[in-house]
Amino acid sequence: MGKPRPSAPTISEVAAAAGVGRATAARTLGGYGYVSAEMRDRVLAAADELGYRTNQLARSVSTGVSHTIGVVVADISNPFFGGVALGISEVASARGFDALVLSTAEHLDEEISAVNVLVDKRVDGIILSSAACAADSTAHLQLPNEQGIPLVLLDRLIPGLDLDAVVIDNRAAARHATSELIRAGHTRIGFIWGPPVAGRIEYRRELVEAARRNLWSDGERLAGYLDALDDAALPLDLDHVMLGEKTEARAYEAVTRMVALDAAPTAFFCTETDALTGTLHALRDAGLSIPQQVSIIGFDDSSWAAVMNPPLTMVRQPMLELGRQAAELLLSRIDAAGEASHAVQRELSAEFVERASVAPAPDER
Amino acid sequence: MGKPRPSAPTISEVAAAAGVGRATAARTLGGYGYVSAEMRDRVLAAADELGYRTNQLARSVSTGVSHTIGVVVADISNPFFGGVALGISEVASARGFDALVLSTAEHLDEEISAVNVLVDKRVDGIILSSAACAADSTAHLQLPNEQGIPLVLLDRLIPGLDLDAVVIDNRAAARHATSELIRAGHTRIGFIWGPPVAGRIEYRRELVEAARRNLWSDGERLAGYLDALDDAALPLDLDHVMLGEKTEARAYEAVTRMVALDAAPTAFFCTETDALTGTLHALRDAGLSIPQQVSIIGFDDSSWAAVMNPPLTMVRQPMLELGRQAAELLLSRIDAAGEASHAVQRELSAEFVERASVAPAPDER
DNA sequence: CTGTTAGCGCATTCAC
DNA sequence: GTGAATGCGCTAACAG
Repeated sequence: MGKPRPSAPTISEVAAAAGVGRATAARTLGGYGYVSAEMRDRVLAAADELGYRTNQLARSVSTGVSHTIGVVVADISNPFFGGVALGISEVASARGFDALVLSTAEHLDEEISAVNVLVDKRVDGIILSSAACAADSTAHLQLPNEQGIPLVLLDRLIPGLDLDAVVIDNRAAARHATSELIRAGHTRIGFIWGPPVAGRIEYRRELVEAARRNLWSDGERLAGYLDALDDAALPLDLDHVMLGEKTEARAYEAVTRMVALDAAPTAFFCTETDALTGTLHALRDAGLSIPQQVSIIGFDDSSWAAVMNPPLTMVRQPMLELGRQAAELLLSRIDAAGEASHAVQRELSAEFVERASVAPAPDER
Repeated sequence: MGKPRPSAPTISEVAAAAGVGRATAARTLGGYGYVSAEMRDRVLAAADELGYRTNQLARSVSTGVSHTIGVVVADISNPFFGGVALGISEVASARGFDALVLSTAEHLDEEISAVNVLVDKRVDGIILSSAACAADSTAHLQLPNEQGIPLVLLDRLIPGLDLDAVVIDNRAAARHATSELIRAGHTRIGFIWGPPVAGRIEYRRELVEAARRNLWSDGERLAGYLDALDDAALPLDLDHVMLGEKTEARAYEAVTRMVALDAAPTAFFCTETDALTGTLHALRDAGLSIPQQVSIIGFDDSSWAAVMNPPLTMVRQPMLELGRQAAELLLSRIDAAGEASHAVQRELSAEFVERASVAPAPDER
C-alpha cells in the first residue's frame, strides 16, 4: 500500500477524538441518519480540529455513485467544444457533478480508450461527441449502457444507433444559409469543407456517399447545401465543392482553384471557422473584394466576425445551450437510474446572423 | 447500499469462474506480482468471458493514487484556457492521467469550492489559474499541499506565495508591444482593459495600486505598458487607460470616449480579445481607419487576426506550451511524492507577431 | 438516537 | 507461485 500522503484524518480518527462511535461520526459527517445536536457538535468540532475531509473516492466505491460525468470531445481547444463544455459544467456543477474531460483529436481509437477509462473510473454518465460514423465501429458506444452508465451523444448522431442525443439542425441551417445566397442571385456557390476524400469525384451520388462515411454534422451541412440547390433547381457543380483534408491550408488551395475557374463561384458557404479563414485568405490573395465581387457566409459565429470588413454574415450555433441540454438530459437519465425508456433526440436550431458579407451576385462576366 | 448497476463483475467472481484464488486473479488483472503463465491465461479468459473491468475507484482508495489531476480555470470556453487545457491533457493522458476541469467564472468562492472538491476527490495534483491576487484570501491554495497534493499555478502568480507556477512574461510582452508603437512614432497610446476600478483615478500611483489588487497577468501588462512609456520618457495620460468592468461593451465605450479627446490616442494596445473587438468596433463607428489614422496591437493571436483588413499585429501566447509545461511540472511533483524542494517558477515568453496594423503616427492634428 | 458489524472492490502481506 | 486473511475509508443494516 503506497500511502505517502501526510495522513489525512479518517472518520475513525474523528470519532475517537470526539469520543463517539464511528457510525455516529460517519452519520454527522456524511449528513445522513439521525444524530443528536450535541453529539453532532462534538463530532464537528473534532472534525475541523483535525482538518477532516471526506474521502469521496471511498464514499463512491461504497455508494456506487461518483458524482462525476465524463465528457469526450474532439478538441477542447476548439471554441465550439469549449462553449459546449462550459454549458455542461454549468448545469452539472449546479447539481454537484464535476466533469472529466477528454480530447480525442477525432481519432476513433482514442475515443474508444476514453470511453473505457471513463467506465473504469465509474463516472455516473457520459456525454460524447463521436468521430464514428458508420454503425460499425461503434461497439464502444454500447459499453456504457451495458454497465448501466447513461450515455448521450453530442452534436453528432450515429445513424444506425438508437441513443440519446442532442444536436444542432445542421441541415436546415446549411439549407437556409445557402438559400440566402441563392436569393441574392447567386447560382454558383462554393461549398468549403467537404468530405475528406482522396481522389476525384464524378457523380453527386459519390459525393453524398462520401459525406455519409464521415462526421454526421459535416454530412448534414453538405446535404443542406444540396437541398437548397435542389429547391432552386440549380445544378450541382462538383468543382465547387471542396474535397480533401480539412485544414485551413487546404481550404485556401481549394478556393484559390475555384476562383480561377471559368465558371467561378460568386459566393462561398464555409462550414467551419478554419474553412472560413482559409477562404478569406484566398479571396484576398486573389484580389477579390467582399461582398462586391464575392459573397460569403460562415459557420460558428465569433465576436471577430462582427468586426471584419465587412462584418460577416454567419450561422451561429447555440453551443452553451447544446451543452446545457445534453447535461440536463444526462442528469435526468442518471436520476431515472436504469428505468428503461426509449432514446430521446433533441435538435436545437442554429441562428442565422445577417450582417454585410452577402450582396447581389455581380453581373456575369 | 444503492447499487443499481446491472452487476459489473468483480475480481472475486472472475477468480471463482477461473477456479483460482482471489489474490491470483487480482495479481494478473492488476498486473503485479508473480503468476504462472497458465494461471494467467485461465484468469484472463474468465475475465473477458464475464466482461470484467477494473474498478479504478476501488483501486484508488486502496492505493491512494487516482491518476486524475484537477484543472481549475476561469472559463473553459475562453480559447486561451481551451488551448491550455488541451496542452495539459496531451501530456497528462500520455502518462495515464485524466483531467477533471472546473470553471470558476473568475469568482473566488467558486475557486475555493473547486479546490475543495478536487481535494476530496483525491486528485493526484492540481493546476490552477487563480483569481486571487492579494496574499490574503489564499488559504485555499495551501490546502492541497497540506494534504500532500501538489499544486501548480497557471498563468497567474500570487505575489506573496511561494508556489510552483508556469506563466507568460506578460510584462515584457506588453513592454515590447507598446515600444513598437512608440518606435512607429506614437506618443499617445490607449491602453484597453485596465484594472476594473469604479471611480476615477488621479495619480499613477493609484493606478498601479489598483492593478496590483487584481489579476496578476493584467497588472503585469499594465506595468509593461508603463515601462515602455518610461523607457521613452513619455508622460502617462490617465485618460488613455481604460478603467472599469472588463467587457467588450465597456471597451467600446472607453475607446469611443478616448478618440473624442483633444489629445486622442493615435494607437491602441488591447490586452485581450474582447478588448480588441470592442476597440475595433469603436474605431469603425468613429470612422477611423487602421492603420492610416490609428495603429493597433492586440493580445491573444487567433486565426481571425490574420484575415482582418488590415491583418492585425498581435502578441501571441504559447497556450499549448503553457499547459504542457504546467502538466510536466505537476507530474514531476507527483513522481517526487512529497520530497521537499523549493518552488519552481517557469516563465514562457510570448511571441510578437508583426502584421499590418501598425503604421507611423499621423501628423499632429 | 447510538454503537457494533458487515460489506464495497481491490491491494498486499504472509504463511503454505 | 498461490491463496487465505487483513486493510483502505466509507456506507449501511441491525440490534440495543
